[in-house]
Amino acid sequence: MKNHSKRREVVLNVLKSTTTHPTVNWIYEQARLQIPNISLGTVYRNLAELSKEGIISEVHVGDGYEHFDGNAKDHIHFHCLSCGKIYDCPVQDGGIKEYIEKTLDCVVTAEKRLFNGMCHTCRCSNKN
Amino acid sequence: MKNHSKRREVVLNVLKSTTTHPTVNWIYEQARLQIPNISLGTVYRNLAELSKEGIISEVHVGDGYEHFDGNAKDHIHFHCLSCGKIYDCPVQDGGIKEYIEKTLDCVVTAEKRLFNGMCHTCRCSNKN
DNA sequence: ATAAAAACAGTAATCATTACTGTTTTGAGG
DNA sequence: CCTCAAAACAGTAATGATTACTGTTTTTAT
Repeated sequence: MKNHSKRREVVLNVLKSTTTHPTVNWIYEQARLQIPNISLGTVYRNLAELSKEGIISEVHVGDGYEHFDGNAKDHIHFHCLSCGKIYDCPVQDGGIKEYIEKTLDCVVTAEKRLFNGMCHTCRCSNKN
Repeated sequence: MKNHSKRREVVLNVLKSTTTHPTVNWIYEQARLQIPNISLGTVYRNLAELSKEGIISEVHVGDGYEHFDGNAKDHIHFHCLSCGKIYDCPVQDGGIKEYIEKTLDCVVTAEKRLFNGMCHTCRCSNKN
């Protein structure tokens, strides 16, 4: 594990301290409680680096903000279209929708499922 | 089905004519081939309305652009992190990752799965 | 101790998206 | 075919999340 600067540790700890999948701005405000003059750019940069290192992950729900998750392991999210909150979902293999509705006591109206990786064309033309 | 204006039909047809999950700007450029003075705001507005009506859907992959899909039915996408292309995935119930890798001849490195709906709190406090 | 590299604060710039304004089109009811 | 209100529109301005830049401070390796 790479060395982390003081600020990077604070950013990471702020993110790990919550399960709310916060925005950059929320993380910035929380970090300022510990380092009052930390700059927004520093928060952006460290979040990008932590994400690139695979220590944290990004969550995109289409509300115009990037959200972050201290848990980098692939897992399932539920996004409330009314209040905007993002919840972690319990793991379950079959009948996931019904299980989420029962466990979170919510109503599921749609599902977005996205796989990331490298496509055929890029595999053949790149060395990446 | 609601009446659609001329411009809304063009926007919808442009989107339906491709499987590339285009951005607003791409749709705008294509629409201009048919209606040279169509304005970008009109494209935005009509895409938003078509989406609200459930005729098209939005795809969020976290590349800084909103992407659109002429197919509003929930289905699975593959996003190449190298070239940015978005592919539709074949439907398969078990071993989806392996099936996508075989069918698209790609490498899958992560999965984002997101359920939308209304959470417990909002169900209890809203009439929506 | 020292020099090169990395991280940083503070600020300016970018640019996808949204909002606004005045005009044109549409459509229901005479 | 008129009339008038509502909807859609073109063109432009504003917004705001994110990124880039600049000069300074901190870290790290030697």
